Amino acid sequence: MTIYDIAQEAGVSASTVSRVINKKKGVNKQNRILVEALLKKYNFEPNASARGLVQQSTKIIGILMSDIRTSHHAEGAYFMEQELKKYGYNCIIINSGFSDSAREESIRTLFSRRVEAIVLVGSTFQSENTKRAIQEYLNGLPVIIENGYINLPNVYGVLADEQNGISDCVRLLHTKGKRHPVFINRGDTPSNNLKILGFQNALKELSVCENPPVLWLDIEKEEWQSSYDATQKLLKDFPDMDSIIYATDFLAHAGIQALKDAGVCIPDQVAVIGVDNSTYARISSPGITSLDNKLEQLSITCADILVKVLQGEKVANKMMLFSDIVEREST
DNA sequence: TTGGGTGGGCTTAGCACACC
DNA sequence: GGTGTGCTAAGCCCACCCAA
Repeated sequence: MTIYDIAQEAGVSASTVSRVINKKKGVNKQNRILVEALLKKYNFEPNASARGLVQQSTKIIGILMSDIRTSHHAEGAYFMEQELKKYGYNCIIINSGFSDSAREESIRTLFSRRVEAIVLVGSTFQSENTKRAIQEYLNGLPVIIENGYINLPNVYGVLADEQNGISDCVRLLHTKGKRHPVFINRGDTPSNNLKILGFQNALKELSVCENPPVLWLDIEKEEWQSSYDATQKLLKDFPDMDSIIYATDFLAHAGIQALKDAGVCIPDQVAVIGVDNSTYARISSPGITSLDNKLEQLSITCADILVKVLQGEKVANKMMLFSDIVEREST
């Protein structure tokens, strides 16, 4: 069913049908009513590809994420999709995986779909390979990285200030009398590296220790279990430890369980802090004090920047949002 | 087998024309 | 002159046809 079919049945031209669909003036009332009735009768929807062809605009944004099962990223994509929908854009979400070749393939796929812009979700896209792929395939197409940045004219980045946020977490623990914190990390990502830097800087600044302990989890192992096991091992290897900062709430959730199973009193013996201020922080018992990296605000800002760029407005290429701490029972 | 030309697919914007 | 309508080109990609 095309506008020609509607036009034929209504006894008018396709132009008249198009005017009715687009609510343009200059259509006789009787014809307008007749065409509208037929559009309703056949539940007619204009062909988006053809419309995109003539308007030079597909109204489609590509969202790329490494692993859609990562709830933090999935939630970010949800907020972005909802915000973009308000401006009439639809989204194609692609699960790219972590390998460079798979990511390059995903970027090419989105380009072939003639998306108007691309959102890269997560700091892991902040890499030389992604930069090369953007230069090679997306010349001039707006790209925005959620919690990351690449120095290219068509790339925009909105970042959460997690480095200073984690430093604030260390200071909070210090005010609670905690002098032997440990950082548990999983995944060598730019975001996590900044968290570690924030952790180490704050401890040096407070003159607590010169080489603050950072424990790296094995990324080959199942995430929850590896955090659980590492926490129990910490209790044996670092008997002085009085607090743990986990790179995410999910890791902290596993850690809390390990501490409880070992009979450790939280927060008196060991205080716990997570990152993301996610559902895991809220449902955990005790509730997890968490660094709120403002996911919703971050995602909506990404969407708004993209819309502005697509509308031809000038915007800053890099923007930083401040994180803050949501205190719960774990500290 | 390869390369070039052509038309189909669908919608919209702009222009031309008829009519009152 | 204003209103209502139709014709046509444009947009891009692909399949198909024909000639070399």
